[in-house]
Amino acid sequence: MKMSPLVTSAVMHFGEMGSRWGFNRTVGQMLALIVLHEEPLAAQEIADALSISRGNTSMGLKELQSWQLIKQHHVPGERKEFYIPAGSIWVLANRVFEERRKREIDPTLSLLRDLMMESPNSEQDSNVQARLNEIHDLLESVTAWSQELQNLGPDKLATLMKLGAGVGRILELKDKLLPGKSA
Amino acid sequence: MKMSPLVTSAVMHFGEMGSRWGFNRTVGQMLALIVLHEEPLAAQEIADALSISRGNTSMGLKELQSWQLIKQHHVPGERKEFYIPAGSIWVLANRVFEERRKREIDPTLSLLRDLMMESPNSEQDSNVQARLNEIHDLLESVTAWSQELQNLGPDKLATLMKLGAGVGRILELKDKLLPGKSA
DNA sequence: TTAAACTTTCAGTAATTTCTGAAACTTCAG
DNA sequence: CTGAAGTTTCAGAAATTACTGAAAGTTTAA
Repeated sequence: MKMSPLVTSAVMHFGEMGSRWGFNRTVGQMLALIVLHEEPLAAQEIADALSISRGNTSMGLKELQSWQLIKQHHVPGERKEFYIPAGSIWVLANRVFEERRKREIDPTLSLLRDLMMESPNSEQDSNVQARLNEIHDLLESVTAWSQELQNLGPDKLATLMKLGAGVGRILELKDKLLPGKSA
Repeated sequence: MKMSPLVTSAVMHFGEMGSRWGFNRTVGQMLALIVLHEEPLAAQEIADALSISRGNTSMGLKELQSWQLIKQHHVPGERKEFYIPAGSIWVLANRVFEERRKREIDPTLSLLRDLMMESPNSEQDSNVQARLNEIHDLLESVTAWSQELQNLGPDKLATLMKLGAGVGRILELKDKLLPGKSA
C-alpha cells in the first residue's frame, strides 16, 4: 500500500493536528489513513504505510476503537482483521466531540460538585465557592447544550447551522410564539 | 499568599486538566489561582504559591496573556505588575473556545483548501479529494456556527441553551413562519 | 496437537515537552 | 550616572509521553 502524495500530505497534517485533537501523532495519522482509504486496511498495511512498528500500530488501533472512530471489518476467507471508519464524517466528528467532552469537562464538573458540598472554613472560601459555582453552572450548560445538539441529528443540525445569524431573529419570534416558556 | 485547602484542590485539578485544555499544568494552575483569588496577584506571589520558578511563572503569564485570559493591573505606587482575570467566567470560556478553534481547526481548513485546489493525478485521488471536501465543509460549518453563537452574546446564548430540547420544535415552526428561507 | 498466521503486551529507549536558575535586560528613583 | 527592583530569556536538566521490538498470547486449519 503506497500513499499518493495527496494522501501523504493529508495524513501528515492530521498527524500534526492529532495531538491537539486529543490523540497522538501516529494515532492521528492512522485515522486519516483509514478514513481516506476506501478499502479496508489491515494492521500490517497501516504499519508499512506509516513506517511505524507493529506494536505501536496495535496500540493505536485499540485507541481508535476506544474512541469508536474505526471498527473491525471481517473479510471472509482472510485470517487477519481489517479496519474501516466507524461511520460518516459527521458521525466521526460527533464521536470526537463527545469523547473530548467526557475527558475535558466531566471530571471537572464532578470535582466542582464535591468542592461545593464542603462547608466553607472562611469568608474567603465562601467567595471562592461562589466562583466555583459559576464555573460549574457554565460547564453544565455547555454539556447539556452539546447533548441537545447531538440529539437533533445531523440533518436538523445542518438546518440550524444554515440558519446562522437567523438564530437571533428566531429567538425573538419565539418569545411571541411560546409565551409560556419565557427564558 | 497561602492557599486554603479549598483553593489548593481547585488549583491542582485545573493543573491536571490544563493539558487537556490546550495549555500545560503550571499554566492551568496559574489561571485557576488568578481567577479564584479576588485580589490582583504579582508574579512572585504566584511563583511562591505554586512553588515554581520565577522564570516559568513569567512564561506562563505570557502565555495566559496571549490567550487573553488575564490582563495586567497596575497598582499606583507599586513598581511591580499585578495580574487579574481578563473578564467574567463567560468571557474566559469564550476566549478558550475561540483560541482552540484557531489552533485546532483553522490550520486544517487552510490545508484542506490547498489540497482541493490541486488537480487529481488519479481516479483514487479524486475520491480522496471528495472526502477531504466533505471534511472541509463540516469544519467550515462548525466554525461559522461557533462564531454565530459567540456573536449572540452570553444573554441570548443562555436563552438558547435554556430552550434545550425546544430547539427542535422551534425549527419546525420556523419553516412555517419564514417560508422564504427554506434550509 | 501442532504449527502457521496473526495480535497484544510491555520493558526499555527515544523523542518531546516542561521547568529551572543564572545571566541579560528594563525601568525608575535619587 | 548608579543601583535597586523588577522582568525576560534561554541553555541545559528533569519529567513526561510515545515508540520499538522481542516475547507471550490467540486463533484456526489440518
